[in-house]
Amino acid sequence: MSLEHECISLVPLFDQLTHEDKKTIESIVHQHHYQPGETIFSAGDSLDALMIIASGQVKVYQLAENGKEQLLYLLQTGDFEGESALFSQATRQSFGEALLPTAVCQIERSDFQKLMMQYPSISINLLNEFGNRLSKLEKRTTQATTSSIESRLADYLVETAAGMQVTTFKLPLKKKDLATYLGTTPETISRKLKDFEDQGLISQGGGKKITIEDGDALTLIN
Amino acid sequence: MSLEHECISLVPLFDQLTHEDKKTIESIVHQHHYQPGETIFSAGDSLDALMIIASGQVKVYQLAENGKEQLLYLLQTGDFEGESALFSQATRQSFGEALLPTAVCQIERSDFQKLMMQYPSISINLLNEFGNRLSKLEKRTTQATTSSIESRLADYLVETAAGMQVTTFKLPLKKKDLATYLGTTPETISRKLKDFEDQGLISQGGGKKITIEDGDALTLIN
DNA sequence: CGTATTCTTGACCGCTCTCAAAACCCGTGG
DNA sequence: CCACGGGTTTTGAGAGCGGTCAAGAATACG
Repeated sequence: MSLEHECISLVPLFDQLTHEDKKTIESIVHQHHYQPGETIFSAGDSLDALMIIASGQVKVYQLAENGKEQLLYLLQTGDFEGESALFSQATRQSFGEALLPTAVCQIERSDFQKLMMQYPSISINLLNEFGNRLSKLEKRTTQATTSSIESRLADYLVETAAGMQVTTFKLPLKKKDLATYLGTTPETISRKLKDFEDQGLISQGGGKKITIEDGDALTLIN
Repeated sequence: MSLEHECISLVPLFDQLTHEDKKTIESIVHQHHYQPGETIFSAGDSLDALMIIASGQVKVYQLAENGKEQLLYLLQTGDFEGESALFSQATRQSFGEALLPTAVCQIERSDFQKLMMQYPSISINLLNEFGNRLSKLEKRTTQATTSSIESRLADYLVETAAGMQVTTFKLPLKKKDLATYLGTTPETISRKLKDFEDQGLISQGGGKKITIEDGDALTLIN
């Protein structure tokens, strides 16, 4: 099974299509590979392709005027990125950087637009995905402006654990990156994690390992 | 010309359709009217219709666990709202409240989905709109977590003025609502506006009137 | 013109950032 | 297997931004 094929079956975007149709799409996919630390795209780049992560991990971030970094998304295998839209702004607002060895499948803008006109189900799947992202981002914005760092961190820990369906896990990010994700600094994260540990809400093992000891209490933190 | 007709021509969503098609759509639109202060929808409501603002003004906000309000969007005539998606979450996360006498056109979920399957251009227009919202929200989140209140307020003033293409304007929101939009408090807004005035960047007239005196300097505030 | 809401101003306090230095982790090569 | 070195994380001390609470001023509106 080719990796191009992988891409198409990885994302739910093309779920409704027949095997036949998927094969057609596979033929218009291009692949690229990136090393950790490598930049995949930058703000100002023209936006001319939909990108699907076939394997690896990509951090998507923006830079504020003051140079501060804001981590927007952490893309995993099967996630895709076409900036906010393949349609509106022709130029990117964000940066993408590989955190692991990463393979990316691309579909050209014009090819993808043709696909959408031909298979309305793709648009609807895409709308679904955008809707979800919008909801999540709305929640994040609300949290960022109304809750304390403590509360945001607690929420992140609980959600991350829940997403992996475990209570012990390794933070998928460096503290620096996690800090920009939550809108704080590595120092504050260290301190808050220690607080949580002192209160018996979590325990920390060496090397970014964290065990949730009392998820309910974490959720209640304000 | 009926108000139902107004709705359809108000939004760019249906631009590509023929006059014939638009008339068909008009027949499936329902209208509702709301008074200032009236709640149009609440978190927890099931999401079963696309809403188009025919006239008036609606504030869309979320409540954080600690009860704090976060203003997400201010919908004007021609804007629409179907939560983040008419597809994914079946239940609303946010509240909508009329700020002025407001008329709203609604299209039922199932009707709208049929329309989308029939006219792919609608989906594409919708994707465009979602993409724009996503971009704006990403920028807001970045600003919320990386910039000072001062900088966010300055940015808001400049953008609001630019949007109206004037240098003198009336704030479209109460300070309390503007505060929740920017993630701060009315007191802080008062103080910062006074600072700006002392520095000669703006001047304030009675009753929420503001004149931008030095937009460039405002933009440079960090 | 009176009342209710909104806005302003002041004093105070706490959270989180900054800067700096020490401790730790981990891959590398001796 | 252990010592080294770079990056990352932790810890500490200090400062400032912005929040809270409370009272007074201004505005809106019937």
